[in-house]
Amino acid sequence: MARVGICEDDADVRRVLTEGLRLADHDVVVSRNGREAMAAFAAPGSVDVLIVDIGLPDADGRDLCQALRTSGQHAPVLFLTALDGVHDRISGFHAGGDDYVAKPFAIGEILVRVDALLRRTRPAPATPTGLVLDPERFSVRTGGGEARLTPTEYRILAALAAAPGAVVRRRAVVAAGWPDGAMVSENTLDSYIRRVRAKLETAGSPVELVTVRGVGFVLR
Amino acid sequence: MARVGICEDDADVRRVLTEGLRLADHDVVVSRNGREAMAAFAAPGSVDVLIVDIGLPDADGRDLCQALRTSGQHAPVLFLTALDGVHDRISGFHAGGDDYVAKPFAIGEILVRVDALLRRTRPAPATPTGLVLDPERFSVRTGGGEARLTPTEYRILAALAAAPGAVVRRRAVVAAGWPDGAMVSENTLDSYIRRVRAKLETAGSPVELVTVRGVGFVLR
DNA sequence: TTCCTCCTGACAGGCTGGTGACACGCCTAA
DNA sequence: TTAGGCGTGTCACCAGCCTGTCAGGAGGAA
Repeated sequence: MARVGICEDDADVRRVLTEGLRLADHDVVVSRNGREAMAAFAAPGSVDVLIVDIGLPDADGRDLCQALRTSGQHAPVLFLTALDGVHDRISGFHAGGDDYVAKPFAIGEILVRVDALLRRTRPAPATPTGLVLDPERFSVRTGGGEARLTPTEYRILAALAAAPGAVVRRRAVVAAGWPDGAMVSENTLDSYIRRVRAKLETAGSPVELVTVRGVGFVLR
Repeated sequence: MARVGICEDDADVRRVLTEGLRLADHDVVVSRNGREAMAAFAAPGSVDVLIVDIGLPDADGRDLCQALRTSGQHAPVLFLTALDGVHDRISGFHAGGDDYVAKPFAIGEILVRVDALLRRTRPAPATPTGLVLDPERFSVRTGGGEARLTPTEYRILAALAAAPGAVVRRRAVVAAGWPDGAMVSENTLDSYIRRVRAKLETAGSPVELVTVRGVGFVLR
């Protein structure tokens, strides 16, 4: 679900992190020291979240973080701290939106905090239509309320909301709703459009899902 | 951050402790022997954590601790032991939730252990849900009551409570509940969710453990 | 009018998650 | 040693939801 960059010199810790994060459906990019990390993570957008050991062999994790920030990398950072007295010095980072975990840690704790960082920094995309789609909960919020969608309904609405005011062709909507390339009948799409309309109405949405006959659908 | 009581007869050790703890933003109250300690720390709630030298001139630190406990002082205690064979006799205290450090020590080690004791005994993780998780007793308290959890149940609830209101994916919950990476069947998680729900109800919790179908679970 | 597209209500099948029960291993008390 | 309690993991079964499809009908285009 997200790209996680790791900078950790201890091979065992690296392995635990990598396996745990991959099990949780994340892509993992590993580096073993500050130099490798700068090479791998300096590009803005290259990762969604970083896990950085404070005590690297060639650098202080916090200095590395500073350097990455300077180069335009704004992904949130989860610091790993060894069992010494860095607690107080870390607290400033914590307040800044990043987080830290003391070693030894349970991998579950890491996963929960990574999720929290991703949520914090990946705000719900507010479309120009005023619809707020929440990919966490497969829900749609409007000024009037909220409605829960099924995964397929969500994908369809997301495809339409990605280009509000523009007509999305039926084939494109099908491709969005069934990304695995499943063959569904024409009528199935119509059924789902109807369900999405019902959900939008439930949510008290001012936005209408309008049919453009012979072409596709558009959000207005 | 916390009020730390010190009972130590060696002036150098007292100074190191005091300076280190104050740098780490703790309030420090000092006493030099058992008599002063009883006077200063007997009142319940007067300190958040105690650092007590085992070898005091007028008392054994463990007896002092016992006396303080009797008078209602339940702050956790970090014992300082000289380098002799007290390890085994101390271990009983360790199991009881307290901790010990052998002299000579690094001040960083003291700070970390004080933090650990504070975390352990002052968890009151002010979750916006109103749930209070007690990692010492694997219990959950709510406005309505208290329920004891098994370790696995506790880890699962803690993972959810760490991000109240946010959906925690099934895989993340599994990773939190079984941090050793054990493979458990999908249904096992469902069973544990059911058990946690039952415990929450037992505790009269106003918080609900809600399923987000196809995604995970959320505390509300 | 006729044809075609789309809307609607309904339904069956499959899947996910909830529930109750049980077996196993470990630990403790008798 | 034995019995019982507890924590744990799994199973079978069930209910409800999601999904895909169908038939029938409404309404726009030619």
